[in-house]
Amino acid sequence: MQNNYNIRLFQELDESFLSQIDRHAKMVHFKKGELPFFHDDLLENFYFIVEGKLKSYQMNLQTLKEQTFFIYRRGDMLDTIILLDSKPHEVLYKALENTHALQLPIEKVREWIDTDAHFKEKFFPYLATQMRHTEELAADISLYDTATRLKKLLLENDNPKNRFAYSLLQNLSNTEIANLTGTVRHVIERHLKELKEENIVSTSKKNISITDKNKLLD
Amino acid sequence: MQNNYNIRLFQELDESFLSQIDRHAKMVHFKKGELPFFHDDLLENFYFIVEGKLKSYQMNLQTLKEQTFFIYRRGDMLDTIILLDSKPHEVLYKALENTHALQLPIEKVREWIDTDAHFKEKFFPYLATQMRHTEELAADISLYDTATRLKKLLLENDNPKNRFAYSLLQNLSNTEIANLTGTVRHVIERHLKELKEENIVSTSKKNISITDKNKLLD
DNA sequence: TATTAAATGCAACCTAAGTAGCAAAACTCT
DNA sequence: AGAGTTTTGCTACTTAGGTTGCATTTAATA
Repeated sequence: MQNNYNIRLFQELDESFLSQIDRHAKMVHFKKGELPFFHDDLLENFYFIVEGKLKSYQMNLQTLKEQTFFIYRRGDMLDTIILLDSKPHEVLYKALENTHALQLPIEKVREWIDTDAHFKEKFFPYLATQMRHTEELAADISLYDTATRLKKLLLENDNPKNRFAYSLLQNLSNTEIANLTGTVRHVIERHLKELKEENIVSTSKKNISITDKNKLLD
Repeated sequence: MQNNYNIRLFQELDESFLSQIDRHAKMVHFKKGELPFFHDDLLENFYFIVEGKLKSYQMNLQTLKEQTFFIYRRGDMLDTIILLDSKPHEVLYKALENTHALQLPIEKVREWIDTDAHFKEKFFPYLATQMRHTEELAADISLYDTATRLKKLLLENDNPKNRFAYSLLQNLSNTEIANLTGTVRHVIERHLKELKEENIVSTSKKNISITDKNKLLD
């Protein structure tokens, strides 16, 4: 009986697939704060996150402002863009917590997409999820103010149907919330302060809980 | 001899594929300003743009501000997200010029991805291009000011290697340039005025030409 | 538990970039 | 050619949100 690593995608795949994983995958560990991928590693290897948090982001070198694109958790995979076109991807990765991941030769994964109908069936919608998320990120930053974006994030953090955002904020600093939201720490704190004063949310050690969901929905 | 519609993707595919297109595709036309897709059309049909310009965008209903995601031109395809996960895509489309497109049953295209290695070989990198573009859009809006974003766009508009942006601005109004850039018309005009005063660009009837590329590169 | 590092909180300031309104110019369509 | 629409241009005003700086609290690590 193979280990399916508690990843939903793997649970739905058959035994022969899981034995392939066991044969080709290698479990790797990243410490909190680490930049996990060096050189052209991502051109060669593909990763399934098993535990922990990893973010992809970009930085403005003048202002040092960061924008987080994704926070990868159990079941997430990267780098899907490189998987599709084999070209370098100008993005930075950092471990937000101690993280375990399955490392696989990216060519093997490309093979699976070609040959394994079950894997393909799971992989394509996952790709679409990533595309939808990035598009929504761009739209949110462009069209809504920081207060609205924060409120949306808080609501989605409470929404079990949102694969990406659900339960995401636990253990994130205000700085990381700002990076996710497309703003800076001070602005997030300003808004959180207001929300607390209106008794809409309450915070305790890197955790925000909604106390009045109706008010938050405006 | 089948018609390959002058689309590079099609030119590289073989005869039997082109005859499939002829069998299943229908040429459709959209007038400038038209909202081309009704109801759940995009859940059923997939489109290859043959001529003209079509944009996908989202709108803030309070402020009426728009954010353009893509401007689709010859060779572009949509809706790739729906193609992958068959779910509705909350995005608006509008024809920026009179546009011709090949309409195909989306299931046929899904079939091709499964069965036609040549098509797949072209389609995956194209998907990656879209993902890279959206990611860059989000990063740009978040990390750079409007002047920088406009300058970047002007430079890429002159860069033949940039599939998406090359020669994109010809015949676009300042309003559309603003929608692309993630800002509003007035701001674009303010910056264009400055660039003209510094003799970096010159404009004439919906066309911007760079007169001093070095200055534009900062 | 002592020392350092990370995260939070608060006050004051400043500027980029939105908003509003109007008039001239250019293009579109009959 | 003329009416109407779209696009461009300019001035003035307002504010969200980014910047700086420091002090306090909390967490991490030896």
